Amino acid sequence: MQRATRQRAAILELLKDSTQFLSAQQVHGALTSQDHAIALATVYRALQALTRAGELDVRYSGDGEHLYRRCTRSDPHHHLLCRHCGAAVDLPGIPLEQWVTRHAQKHGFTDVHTTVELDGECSSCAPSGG
Amino acid sequence: MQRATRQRAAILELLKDSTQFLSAQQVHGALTSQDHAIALATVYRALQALTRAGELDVRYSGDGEHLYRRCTRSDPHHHLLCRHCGAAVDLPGIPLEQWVTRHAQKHGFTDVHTTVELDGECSSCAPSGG
DNA sequence: GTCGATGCAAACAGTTTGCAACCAC
DNA sequence: GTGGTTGCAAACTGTTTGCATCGAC
Repeated sequence: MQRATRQRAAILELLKDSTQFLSAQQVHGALTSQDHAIALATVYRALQALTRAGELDVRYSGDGEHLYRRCTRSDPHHHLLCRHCGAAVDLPGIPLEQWVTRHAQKHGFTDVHTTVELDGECSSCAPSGG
Repeated sequence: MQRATRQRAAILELLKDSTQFLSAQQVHGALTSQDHAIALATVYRALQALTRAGELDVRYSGDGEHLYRRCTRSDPHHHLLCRHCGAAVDLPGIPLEQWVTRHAQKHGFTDVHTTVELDGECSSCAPSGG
């Protein structure tokens, strides 16, 4: 079972206040600069544990790192992520089940899992007309 | 411009014959065991160049590596990938544009790019009833 | 007191890069 | 001959792991 240590509390606190997806290194950097001494390995281990426990959503950044975000929604949904600042908004789940099932059957695939990733430029990062 | 070297020809040949997504290391391993001497770095560089040239599709494996597949289709489409053997089939593009645009606008996002990844068990890998 | 969590540093895996030799054009 | 390509090995980045210590329950 998971223990409520100072380090994990700090990580959850940080993620609770963030709408962004953050990398393990970003989490570590943020905590360190907030005077929360924590080892990078601890961040990785905690992030893994929390992900396994369903507390966090993970995404692949596209350049080699994983991004984490607190997300307690249990219903299917997607994240629209700003590729500049990492800001994310929740979007309702796309009703793809029928479409996926139909095509999966056609090709003999079973137990199909669908991942939808959306990324764009948020209003703060978009060039405002120039 | 790209030069038609022996190494790139071998890589393209290998990928042409494969319906699977392969990692750089798998490509290297396959070529090496086929008596095609080639350096791992060359595989990485060629794979990058070919991807940039639009000759290959890339996918993230979920455990730290990128997977490549030859794919000359230019129309939007998706890949349904077997998580055991890596076999992949092309699926037509899901008409998400309107849905995405509508939600993106609502949240002030522009230039939104959609990635749909499907993975399941192909008929060869699925437990056939036991 | 027990056993999971932490910190440190070394180990790892995948990938990239510097540089000289090489070869397609 | 020129300039992109290759091979090698070393460097890098993100991540994991071994082990002794620490601390939550």
